Amino acid sequence: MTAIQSGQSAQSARSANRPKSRIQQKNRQVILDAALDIFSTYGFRGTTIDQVAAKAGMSKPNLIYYFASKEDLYISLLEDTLDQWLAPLADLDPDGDPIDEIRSYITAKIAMSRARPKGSRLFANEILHGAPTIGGFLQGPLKSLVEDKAVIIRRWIEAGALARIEPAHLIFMIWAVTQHYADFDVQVRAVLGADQTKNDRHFDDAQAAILTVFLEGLRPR
Amino acid sequence: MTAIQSGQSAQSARSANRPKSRIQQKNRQVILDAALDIFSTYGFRGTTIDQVAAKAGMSKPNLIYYFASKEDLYISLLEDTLDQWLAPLADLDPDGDPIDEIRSYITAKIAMSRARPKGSRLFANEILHGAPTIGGFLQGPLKSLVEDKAVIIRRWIEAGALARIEPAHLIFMIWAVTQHYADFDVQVRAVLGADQTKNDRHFDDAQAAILTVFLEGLRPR
DNA sequence: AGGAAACTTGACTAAATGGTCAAAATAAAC
DNA sequence: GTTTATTTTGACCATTTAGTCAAGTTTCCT
Repeated sequence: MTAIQSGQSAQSARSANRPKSRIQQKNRQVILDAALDIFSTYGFRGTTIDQVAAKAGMSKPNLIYYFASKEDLYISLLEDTLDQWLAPLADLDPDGDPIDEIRSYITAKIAMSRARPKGSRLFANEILHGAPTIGGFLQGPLKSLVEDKAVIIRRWIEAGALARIEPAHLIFMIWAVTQHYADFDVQVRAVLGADQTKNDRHFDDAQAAILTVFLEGLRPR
Repeated sequence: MTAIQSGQSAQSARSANRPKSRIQQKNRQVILDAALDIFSTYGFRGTTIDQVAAKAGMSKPNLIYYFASKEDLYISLLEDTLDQWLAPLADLDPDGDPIDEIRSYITAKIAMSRARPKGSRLFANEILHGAPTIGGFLQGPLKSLVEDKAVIIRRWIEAGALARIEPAHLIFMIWAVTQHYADFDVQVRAVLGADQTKNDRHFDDAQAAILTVFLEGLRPR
C-alpha cells in the first residue's frame, strides 16, 4: 500500500491496474534505477526527464509511457524508499536488552546508509525542500512510529537501564549521525580522502565512533 | 577574501571594485536576504531569479544589475555563509579542558542551527548535490581545519582526557546532530508538533540530549 | 539649477524542458 | 500467418526562465 497520500498519482493509464507484462516490469525497474540516480543527485527540480530517459537507455516519450509524469516517477521512487526506511526502527524490540537493541539499530542504520546512499539522499532532499510530497507521511506513519518507540525507550529509562534522555531526540540523533555518512558523503570524502579503498573504511570507522559515543553515553548512571 | 575559488565569479561590472554606494550596500543586502530565503528552500535549480527579485521587491533586470548572474548571487551567498560556518570549530582551544571545549563547541553549533537555519540548509543542499560550487573549499580550508583540530583532539585522547575515538568522526558526528535540527527541521516539527511555542523547546531539549550523550560518551574510561 | 553618474524597468530573446501525438515497430494471441 | 495489443519514438508545442537592451528615472556633485 502506498505510504504517500498524494492527490491522485496520475498513473499511466496503461499500467494502472492490469497485471504488468514482463517488458513492463523490466522497464519500470530500469527507469526507477536510473531515476534514483538522477533524482538523488540533482533533486526533483534539478532533474530532467530527458536525463533519466537517457540514463535508462530509452526515449522520453517511452519513459512517459511507463510513468505518466515526472512527479509520478518521483513519487514511485519515494514510496519504494520509505518502507525500507522505517523497517529498522520498527524492529526495535521492547523485550530485548536496551543497549543491545540500540546497538543493533545503529548498526542497521549505518548498513542502510552504506548500502543505499542514494535513497538516503533522495529522502534528505525531499525533507530539505520542505517535504512537499511526503509531508503526510511524516505527520502520520512516521510520527506514530516514533511515538510508539519513544514509549519503549522511556520504559527502559524508568527501569534504570538507560540514561535519562528525551527518547525522540535520541532517535533523531541516531538518524542524524547515521544518515550523515550517506547525505554528506562528498564532504566526508573531501576531508578524509576520496579513493574507493578508503570508502569502506570510513563507514567502519564511523560505526565504531558512533557506537563508542552512544553506547557509553547512554549507559545509566 | 573569498573562500571559493570559482573560475571567475562573473561579477557585475559596475560593482567590481569601486567602493559601494549606500544604495548598493542596502540593495545588495536586501537581495542576499531574499536569495537566502529562496535558495535555502528550493535549492539552486529550484530557485528562479524572478522569485528572488519579487521577494526583494525589485525587477529582475535590477537584480541582475547587482549580481551579474544567478550563479554569482548563489556564490556570494555561500561565501557569506562559509566563514561563519568554520568559526566555532576554529575556536576549539587546545589549552582548554577537553570536555569543556567540546561542550562549548556543541553549544555554539546548536546556537548556530537555531539562529541561522537557512544558512545550514543552503549548505546542506550544496553538499547533497555533490558540492559543485564549494568542492574546493571542502578539500582545502575545511580539510585543513579538520586536520588541525584532529591533532588537538588526538592529543587529548593520548593524555587520557577523552575516550578513544577517531577525531574526524567525532567532528562529523557533532556536525551531524547539530545541523540535523536545522536541515531536517520539517521532520522534527512533524514528529514533535509544529507550533512556534514548541519550536524553542525542541532546540533546548535537543541540546540537553546531545550534551548528555556526547559528554558522557566521551569521558575517558 | 544642470549635467553626469548611478539606478531602474518594460519588453524582448534564446534556450531548456515537460509533455503530446500520430505513426511506426515489435510482441502476443489466435 | 494474420490480426490485435503493446511498445517505441521523431517531431512538435507551450511554458518557463536566465539573461539582454535601450530607454527612462533618480541621485549625486558642483
